Amino acid sequence: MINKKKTTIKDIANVLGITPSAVSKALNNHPRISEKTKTDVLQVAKNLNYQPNRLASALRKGKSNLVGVIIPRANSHFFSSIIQKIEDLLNKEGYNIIITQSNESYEKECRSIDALLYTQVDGIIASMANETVKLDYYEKIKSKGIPLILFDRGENDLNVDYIGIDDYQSSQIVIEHLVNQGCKRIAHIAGFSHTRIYKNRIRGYRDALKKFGLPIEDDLIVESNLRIEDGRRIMKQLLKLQNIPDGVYISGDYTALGALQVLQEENINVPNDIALVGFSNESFSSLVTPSISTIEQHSEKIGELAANAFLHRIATKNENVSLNKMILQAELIIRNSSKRK
Amino acid sequence: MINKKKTTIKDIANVLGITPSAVSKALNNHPRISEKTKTDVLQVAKNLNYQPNRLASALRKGKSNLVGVIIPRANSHFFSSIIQKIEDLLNKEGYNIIITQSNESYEKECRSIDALLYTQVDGIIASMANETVKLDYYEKIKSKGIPLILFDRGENDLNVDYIGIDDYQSSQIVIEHLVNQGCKRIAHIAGFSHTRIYKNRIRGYRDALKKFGLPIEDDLIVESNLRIEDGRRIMKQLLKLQNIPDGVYISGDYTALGALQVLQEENINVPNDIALVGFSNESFSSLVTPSISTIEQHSEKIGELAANAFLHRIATKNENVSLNKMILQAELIIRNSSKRK
DNA sequence: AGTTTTTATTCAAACGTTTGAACAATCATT
DNA sequence: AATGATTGTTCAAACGTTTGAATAAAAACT
Repeated sequence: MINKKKTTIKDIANVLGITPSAVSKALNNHPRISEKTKTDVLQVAKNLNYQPNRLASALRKGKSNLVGVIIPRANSHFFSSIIQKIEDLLNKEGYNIIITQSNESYEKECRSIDALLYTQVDGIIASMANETVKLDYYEKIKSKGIPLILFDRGENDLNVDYIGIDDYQSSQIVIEHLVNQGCKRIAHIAGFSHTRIYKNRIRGYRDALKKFGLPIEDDLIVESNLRIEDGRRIMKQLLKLQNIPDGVYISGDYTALGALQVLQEENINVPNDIALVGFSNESFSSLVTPSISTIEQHSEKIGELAANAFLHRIATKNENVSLNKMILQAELIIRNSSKRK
Repeated sequence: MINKKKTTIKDIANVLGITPSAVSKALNNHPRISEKTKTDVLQVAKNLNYQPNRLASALRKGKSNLVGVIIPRANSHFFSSIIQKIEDLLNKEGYNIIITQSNESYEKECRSIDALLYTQVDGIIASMANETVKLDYYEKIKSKGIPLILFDRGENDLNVDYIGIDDYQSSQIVIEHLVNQGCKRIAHIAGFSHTRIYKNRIRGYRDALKKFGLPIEDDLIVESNLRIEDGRRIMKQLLKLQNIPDGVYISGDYTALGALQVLQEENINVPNDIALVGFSNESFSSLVTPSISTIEQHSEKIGELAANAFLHRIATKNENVSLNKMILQAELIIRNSSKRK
């Protein structure tokens, strides 16, 4: 039952008594090919169960129809729904996507980039690892003339298309909300400030505190890797302060979960003693008790914009179109961890 | 700065005054090429920043060095750590992997398979969507002679390599544990029984109940899609029974989370009134309150075995090696949701 | 009827690599 | 010194498609 030899355009050509190039043109809907030939070719192609050899076409055209996507990790609602959207849109345009996870490791990210370049992807859509500070590998992508689109974790210095949310403003919204709930002393469990988005969130947090006349203290801002353990560790640390906070803004829901757990272990009432707001709207955030207030980043929209940015780059390859920084407004979802009655 | 033309083996050949085929053989470490030529070629390749054209080589060799991986969704600790491991191992062997998410949809799965076949992957590693009952698309993979490895969600009828855990036995362990905690009436929120793994879990559940002389009632077994909402809905339904259960075994941690939330809303003590055990050891399971007892499926090991199964298939392409069903023992992690003091 | 234009197809080269066969040169064996 | 084996390289074809130029045939215009 297994067909040893695959059918090629040559086989189709033989059946119809025309040349392979005519078949190729017919399949590609070339204007100079007669309607009759086109329908004939399509018919025969179907009969012989013809599957085009993507590799041959890719080689000839110098285009692989593959797009690389680099994310820090797939195990997150935010990233998984972004790649889902990207895959969806790019598949429609005939692209396949190669997803790689950096696991927040710079080293792994570099290896991924090399692998993608070797695979001759037509473009790379990426969100940088937390660890990444050196941009040499990203420069490498650019220097090869391969379209590069960054989302969420990007770098201004790279001068490429970027899609993300307004982190600065998100912090402002969070702080305003906490202030409205009566918080007077707000801590921030932050990501590392060398990453642009976390830096902006910290800036937004500081400026908002200033605006509301609240104390800005170094003890109240702790940077970390934002893993669950970090949330636990830092929350414990905050509780040891002589003057503990009554509100905590946390740059990630996993981290917020860790913090929440510590508070529960210590029998501290959330939100009344300490109110919490997280970030990212993970799938569990609405489901734990108390449910976690958080920032929804509109991941699908980000995915959509990233995919379109890539397609646009490809379509206008050497037209030198100006680059796009697309900044979305994020949305605060108020849940029980910060809603004082 | 951008090098317009890429260097090819021809360029290297010109520099050294030898033929491209000699260069090719040198690069592939052909035994008949002299050591001197090999080192020369490597040197020049480095100088010219030579990057092999994977497409050309793939076309000639009829091998893309791409492997497709199909998972129901990336947003799960189980699947994301499996693909991480697969990627890791296969990258080392020079393969890149294309990940696609079926989102538990049969239709999406079919499209993914078509896309992967079109991309001419060298093999497919897949875990089937819950929805999938027709195996025609998987048969298509087989009929093309492309190695197919299934994990977790597999089908015996397909007769391909399979890696999974012993679902039947996992259920037994769970029930035994719940019985030890004093449960006398144990419900099961199950996946759809048309999927082999869920069928086996149901069978294990039933047989274990029988073994311990506990009641087996249709009302106590509810099949679902295992989403969070399903957990909520079904738990509410179970609480409406005239005779409510005192233990619930749930085939997924997300679902268990939904169920847990309902119990807390109803002020039912977990584990003392109702003990819960989930499945999959999601990242949040240890972190909610009470922490959820669950089955750890050794996802990394599964990923490792799947990758190796693929490599083994490739290595022994036409040797007709017998197929491997690899069944791992799962491990029960006892946490507070089922630990009565 | 002759010339130009249009239409449909073929020709031939190209994309960059791989690979078995062929060849020449060197070395070993008698 | 003649023969055979070994070594290092070249030759040429192949993988399956695409594409611009060339050609042939048909149609349209003088």
